[in-house]
Amino acid sequence: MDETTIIPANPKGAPLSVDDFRTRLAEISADLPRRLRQCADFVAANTDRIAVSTVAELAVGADVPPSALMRFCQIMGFSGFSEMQRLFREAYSPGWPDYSTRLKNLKEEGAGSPSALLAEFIEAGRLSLEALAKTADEVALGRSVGLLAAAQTIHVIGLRRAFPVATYLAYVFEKMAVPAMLHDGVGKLDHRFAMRPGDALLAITFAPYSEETLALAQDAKSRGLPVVALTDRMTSPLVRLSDAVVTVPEVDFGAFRSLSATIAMAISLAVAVGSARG
Amino acid sequence: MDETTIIPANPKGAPLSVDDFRTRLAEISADLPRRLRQCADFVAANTDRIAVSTVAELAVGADVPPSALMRFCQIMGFSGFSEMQRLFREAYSPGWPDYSTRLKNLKEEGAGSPSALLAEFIEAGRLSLEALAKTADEVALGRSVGLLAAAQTIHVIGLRRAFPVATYLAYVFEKMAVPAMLHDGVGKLDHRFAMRPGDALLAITFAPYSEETLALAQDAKSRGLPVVALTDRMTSPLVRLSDAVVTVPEVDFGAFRSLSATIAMAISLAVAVGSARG
DNA sequence: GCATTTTTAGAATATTTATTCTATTTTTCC
DNA sequence: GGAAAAATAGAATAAATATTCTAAAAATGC
Repeated sequence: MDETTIIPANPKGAPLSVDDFRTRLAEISADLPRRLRQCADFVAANTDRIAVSTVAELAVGADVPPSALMRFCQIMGFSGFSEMQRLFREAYSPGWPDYSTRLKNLKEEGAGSPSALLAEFIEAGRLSLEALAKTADEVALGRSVGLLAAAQTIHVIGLRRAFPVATYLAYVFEKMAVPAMLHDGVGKLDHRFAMRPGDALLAITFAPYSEETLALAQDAKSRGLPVVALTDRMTSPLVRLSDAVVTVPEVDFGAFRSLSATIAMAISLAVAVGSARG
Repeated sequence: MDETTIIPANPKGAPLSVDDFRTRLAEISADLPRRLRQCADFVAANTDRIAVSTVAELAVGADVPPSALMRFCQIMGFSGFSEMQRLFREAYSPGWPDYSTRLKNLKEEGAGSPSALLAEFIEAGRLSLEALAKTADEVALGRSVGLLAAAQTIHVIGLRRAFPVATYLAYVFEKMAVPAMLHDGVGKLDHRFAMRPGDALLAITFAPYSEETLALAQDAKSRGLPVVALTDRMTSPLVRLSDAVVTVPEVDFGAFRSLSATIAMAISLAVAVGSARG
């Protein structure tokens, strides 16, 4: 290498800044044996704790013996933990800007900038979650869980903007070994006849309500299957087709839902159903 | 003194919070002998350094011998320096709740009522959003938007737990008339050849990272297409395949992500790209 | 399936760091 | 100004903490 290189590529030297540290971490963590990988992952997720923790504490957090953490420090290029910690102690500036200050900073990037948008969506999500906490109807939620837990197969439908929620539910059900079927409309195939007596339908739709979802709910109802609705308000056309209705208040920003509250509700429903089933 | 006083009524007990600490400091520092006053002054002006400094370092800063600082700690009501430091270390790292054990407890106690679960998921979502606000990397976000806005077609991939995010992105891109293609793996069809020069890939994956997503990213990279990563940490294997990386801190509750922060980030990215395009 | 190399755990050790103690100095108050 | 009390410095010690080392376990290559 050309020795006139002013800033040394620092191939094996210790990282000199937190940024440097992150880069190095990303570089090496591609192929790492098990314990060292645990260290890397934990450190990546808890970088801020390094400055105020001992080797032993971090080791417990990463679920490795202290000596593994020492080896990790060394392959990161430090002589040991103390040297690594010094980097973070010097860079330590406590009290990240608190949540609201930070949001203001993000917004000040200028209207329409990615950061400003992010701030808006974060705020929308948080408002939605707070509203949900205040308005959640425990009785309706309990009844919904009961209906779904008693079903043989749970059919899930949610299209367009509700589709992400439906796919997440399908994922969670699968992880919990709950028999569930996602009606996704692929190939315009209509799997309504997959719904058998003893099954239940979980239908998700928000204004403007999706025709296909309403149609499937109608079908389930007319065949006497229990229908659980996850929708935006009690005036939703889904309500009169359903045996239990869970509503979720969601703050829209522009044309788009934050989905935070909806997903929190969906996941609670799914996990509750999963544990009710054993 | 009455020898029956077992616990000294704690009228001068240790401060229990940083606020408490400041109050106590203000109270006592009125009349203090010279060295202790130096300690008080220095500590008042450098409260934030307590968490990451040793007695010796602070003593040098306050220009007193270490033993003076020890006396100061005791005057403040602590048993010693370590106890005082603990207050500041704990106050700094608020420590995310350990949701996986909490969920296990909920299940084991059978007390996993749906509304209790909902409360937990709402909390997890809120924490995630706040963490996102605090840690969001505006530069990386800006770069990602730039890359995607310059692309002809945007290819989106995200499977399993990331699939809801991918589908939501596809929805938003469609609404904004941005040419985008969702690689959903339906029918095990691999649409890698749909990626043409001038296109870009937006890849989403969280631990445990999805093989297919990494493979597609690798493919895009080797063909020289820009890759934007939306992932959980800088140690993700996606990082070394990508030209821009956006990380999202998400509180996991048991095996499940709240997704609030991830979706907020995704939607911001999509809307920013949409408006950058016109 | 065996030999070689890498990785690991945990005990042993070295180092740093906190804390206490005592002789000395400074302050207080009569 | 001198006796009593309080405060101080610095050395001595105790405790916590980091670091190294070795035998054992995995992983790798042939």
